[in-house]
Amino acid sequence: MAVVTDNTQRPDSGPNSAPELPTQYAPAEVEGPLYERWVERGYFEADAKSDKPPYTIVIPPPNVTGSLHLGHAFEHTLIDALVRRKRMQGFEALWQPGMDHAGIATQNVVERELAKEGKSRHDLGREAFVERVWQWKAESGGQIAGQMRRLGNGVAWSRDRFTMDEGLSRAVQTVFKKMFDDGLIYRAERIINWCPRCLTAISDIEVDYQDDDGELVSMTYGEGEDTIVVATTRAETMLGDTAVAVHPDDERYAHLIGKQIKLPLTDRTIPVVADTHVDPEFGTGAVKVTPAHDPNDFAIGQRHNLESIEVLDERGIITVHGPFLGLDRFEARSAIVAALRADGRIVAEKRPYVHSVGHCSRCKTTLEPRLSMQWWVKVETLAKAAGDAVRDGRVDIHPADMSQRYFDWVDNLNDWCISRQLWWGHRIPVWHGPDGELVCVGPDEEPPTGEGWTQDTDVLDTWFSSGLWPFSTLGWPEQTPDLEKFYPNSVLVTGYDLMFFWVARMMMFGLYAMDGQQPFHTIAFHGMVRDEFGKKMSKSFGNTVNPLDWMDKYGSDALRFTLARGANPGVDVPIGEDWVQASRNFANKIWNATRFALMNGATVEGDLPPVEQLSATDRWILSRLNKTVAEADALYDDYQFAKLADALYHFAWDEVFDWYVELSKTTFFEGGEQAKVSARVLGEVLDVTLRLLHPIVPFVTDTLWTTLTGRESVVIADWPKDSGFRDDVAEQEIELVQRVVTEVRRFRSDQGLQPGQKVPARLNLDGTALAPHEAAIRQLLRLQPEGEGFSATASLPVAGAEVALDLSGTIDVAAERKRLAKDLAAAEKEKAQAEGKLGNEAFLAKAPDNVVDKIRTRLAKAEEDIVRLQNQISSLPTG
RNA sequence: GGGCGCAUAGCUCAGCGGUAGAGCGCUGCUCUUACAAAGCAGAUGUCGGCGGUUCAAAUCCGUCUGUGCCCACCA
Repeated sequence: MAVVTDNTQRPDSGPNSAPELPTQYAPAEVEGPLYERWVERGYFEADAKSDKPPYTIVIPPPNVTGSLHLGHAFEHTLIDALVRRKRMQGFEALWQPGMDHAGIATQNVVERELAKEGKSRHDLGREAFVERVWQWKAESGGQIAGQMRRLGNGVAWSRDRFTMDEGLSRAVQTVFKKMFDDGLIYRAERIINWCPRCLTAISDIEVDYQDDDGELVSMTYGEGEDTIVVATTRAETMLGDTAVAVHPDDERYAHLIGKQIKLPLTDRTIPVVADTHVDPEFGTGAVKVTPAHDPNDFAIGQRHNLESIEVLDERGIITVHGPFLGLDRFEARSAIVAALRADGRIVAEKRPYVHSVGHCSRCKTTLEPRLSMQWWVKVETLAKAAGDAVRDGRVDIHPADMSQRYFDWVDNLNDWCISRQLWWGHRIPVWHGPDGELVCVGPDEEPPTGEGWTQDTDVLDTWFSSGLWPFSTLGWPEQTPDLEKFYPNSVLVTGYDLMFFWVARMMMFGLYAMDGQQPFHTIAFHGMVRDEFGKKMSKSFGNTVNPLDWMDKYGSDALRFTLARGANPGVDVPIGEDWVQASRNFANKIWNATRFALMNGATVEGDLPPVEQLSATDRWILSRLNKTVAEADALYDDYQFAKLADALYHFAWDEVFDWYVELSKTTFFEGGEQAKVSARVLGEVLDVTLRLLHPIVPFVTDTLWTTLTGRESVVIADWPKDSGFRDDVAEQEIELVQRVVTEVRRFRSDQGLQPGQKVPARLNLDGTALAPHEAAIRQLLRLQPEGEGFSATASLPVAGAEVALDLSGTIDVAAERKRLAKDLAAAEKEKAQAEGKLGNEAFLAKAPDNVVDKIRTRLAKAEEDIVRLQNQISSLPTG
């Protein structure tokens, strides 16, 4: 298929035509086949037996719940860039791919699919339902893999893993058994966060707290003189109250402590207990206690030996016999308030009350605290180790200020509820005996047989298996060569939103299961992708973007470059379509610059010419090139993708594609030896620039690099090295050229000269470093030889040189006067500022020499400019 | 209630002690033989307010205002 899109605009007919590249880059036709070629050639595979040093990044496994969003594209761009560079640097680089079964999330998605068919998972039964989820996984997984290929991700596909595959399930079982045997996993009945829709327990961090509008109801408990007023937002729980608690020092209620009072709407009486948990300043200072439906109340119940009465079932339906039986919790709430009011128990009308309510992070349903028997991980020692590994520097957190949040978390951790009443996930490998015995079964062990033994029906929290990801993907629990080579992982790249769910768990599991070996050396946190106004992307707000749309429209490179360009460490990255378009323009610019280079014989063959043969322009760009290599290395090593992308963008576009190419055109057009030298230099500069850019924009760079060099692929090329070449003299010289050119261009523009209009000019560059650049300056400024009858209409002294132009007397004096007056004002302001500083004794005494020198230089230049400008103004024709 | 962060050009953001920057957008002129997805030139800011430290503050400190995020067992 031709790469040509529109080649009609400017037909190539001249001697310099380079028919192999069209004038526009068409990513859509290049990227797909190129990616498949990379994969076929095995570039992304990693060999445990290699002598090269390892570099490992495991993919944060995407959930198999659907397709990837921009956040994934962002994360993948960063990881791919890191891995590609390390591969070029000679590391045995492994980007470990895979996906997460995402227990509750995936189960919900498939249940929703079933609901469309009018079925529930219970209609299918556990086995058939799980089979159905596997089907979903196959589809969703394929879609995700397709998107990753589209994005250009250099992952080792042969190693693709899934958290529910056989090997990883084995890892899960092995760790569970070890922890069970070590007493780190136990079973206990506690108040947990229960989702009445998902019908499962969830862990503390799966709770989303939102400020909800509720109503605070105050009601009287007790009879006669023994009454007490309590307040609640969850009136329905009063059916399960087994006490009222007051503060022990609260004199208002001292006479009631120990007494039994009547619980309204029931035939029960409940005690008044004294507990320091109660804040006497809050509300009435008296709290109704419902041990079965509130964690605080449960704790009070434990301290006072209170009964726990469950009043709601797993769906949030009242189970207490009486008028409220069978009501949903919210119906029951109003019904009970109404009944209490009828009974004269409501002392203050209910009032609006905004309070924080827990919601299921998966389905948004209001959670119900519920007393329940669950499996727990005892985190104390694990969390301590996870904190210490960062504290003692074995694991680095980037950016560093993220570590505070990490410590706050691991140092204040409650035990982790790991059991879920779901069907999709790793079944808990514990068998219950007829007399309540518990037997944990390891991977190669036979479960107990005989009458009454059954396996636990719960599955594990999905984060249990993802917590093992850094080593389970490498073959653990087998001591594989892969494990030996690629563990610990080099870097973990992930969003700060996964710090607790995933990162902290990997730290705990890694240190525990791998004998104290941390899972990775460095954690690099990135931010969240936001829309172009910095707003969070959400489906309900309608500002989400399918990365495929933008990739189809502008190319994967454009999307990747845009994402990299916004990636400041740990900071959210906004992205808009305009920005992707701008990146597409950059890719096209690289394309056309390379096209120009090829037309003019740019080559990478042979050694670079010796310095003596190089022009100042060549030496300047090579000096800048090597500085850029050094800068890029430092930025890559520091995960500063935004600055990296920006530095490369400006070096490539401004310095190479604008100035160097333009300054070299006369050389190229004239041909000869110097053209050959510059062609080799341009080849070098492009070669290195393309290699520097490759990790971020892999497709366009590989396409161009192979065309330029004739070599196999930039994917396996060596990473550029700073040769150490620097030439400050040449840099200053070119800076001077740039000043002259810019100044004269400004004059031309102010005078309304059309850019292409040729103007006869006399250049007096004697005594300046500009002399060798006369031809280039003339080319850039469209200046003709002076010819016969030259008559200077305007004379521009700048940087010690003088450019005289013959405008046939048509100079716009007013415009020129305005321009010069403006410059003069600026110079005078500059002079005044500098003089002010230099006249300040304290400044001279305390400021460092280099700063004082700088100011002196500024003053000198300002004074020089003032004289020059005044002369220019006075020499303007009057009238 | 605790903790963290942010307020810089119209928008999104860099800069974090020594002359205010980038991208996009905006204005003007151009198809000047790589590229109009381009080139050239230009305009735009009391760097949130108020104090302080310093020879010097967008940059450090205090404070106020606005705003975002995380954590917490607010009946």
